[in-house]
Amino acid sequence: MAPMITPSFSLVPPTFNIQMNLMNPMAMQAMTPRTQLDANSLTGFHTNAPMVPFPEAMKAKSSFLIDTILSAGQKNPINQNHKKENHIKKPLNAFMLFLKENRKTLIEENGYDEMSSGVMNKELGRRWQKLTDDEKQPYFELAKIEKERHKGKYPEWSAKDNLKKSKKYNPAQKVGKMCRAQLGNKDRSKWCKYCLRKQKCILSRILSQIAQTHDEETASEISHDNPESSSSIETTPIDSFPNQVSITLQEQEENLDNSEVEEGGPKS
DNA sequence: CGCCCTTTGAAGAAG
DNA sequence: CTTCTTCAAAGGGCG
Repeated sequence: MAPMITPSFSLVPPTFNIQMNLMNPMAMQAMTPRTQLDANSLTGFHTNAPMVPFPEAMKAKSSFLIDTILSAGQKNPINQNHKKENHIKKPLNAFMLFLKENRKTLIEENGYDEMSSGVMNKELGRRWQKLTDDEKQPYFELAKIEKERHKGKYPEWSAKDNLKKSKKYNPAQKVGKMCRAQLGNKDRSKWCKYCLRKQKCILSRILSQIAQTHDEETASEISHDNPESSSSIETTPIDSFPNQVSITLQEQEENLDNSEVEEGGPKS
């Protein structure tokens, strides 16, 4: 059953109606200002906008288009007076443009007008995933153009400017404290031997081992139909796990060391 | 008032 | 190169 584009929600946004392929001149209709398109799309009547070759025309019109899309929402992309002064926001990516463009459409649908943004974004995320690459293409093109505009307007700006200074980036904070990630080069002497060898950290190995054990247990659960065996592993929060591991790090390392020796030889 | 939630993608950090 | 985090939008909810 091929999923058809239903009247209830057009996968093709008002701004990009008709043809999604930007290399197609028909797509130039997509560059028609949204106010006109909205009215047209609601009545099923499409714009009579003249066809102009792409991408030159698109670039020419893109500025207006982006402005229209961006102004569709309440917030101004370039800081206005909310939050810090001089805060230059990131340019919108393709999905964000899609969100902005389709949120209104979704609100107009019954059932979505009372939903929270979180729920709406979930739905729009699902619909985004259903789009084909060709259908997403206009949004990527727009995002690219907006990025260029942004760069032209704020040549000195970098995404890192918007990173919170208070929050320090720590790649291990969610996964758990890996030796190298946690201790850094200063405490190299405290690294596990795997980190010293620039190999996968001991913690990763333990996690993999447990995941494997879990898979085996799950398999045996199915065969034995024993609900109680489900377990400590499944109910153990992944975030708290690294702490438990770290306590027995030495012990685990030794165990793994032994098993590694076994692995080294021809495994049965 | 400001953060959270919820989505995807871009960019940057760190190993 | 890989993996991970943060931030873009929106607006109701909550402390």
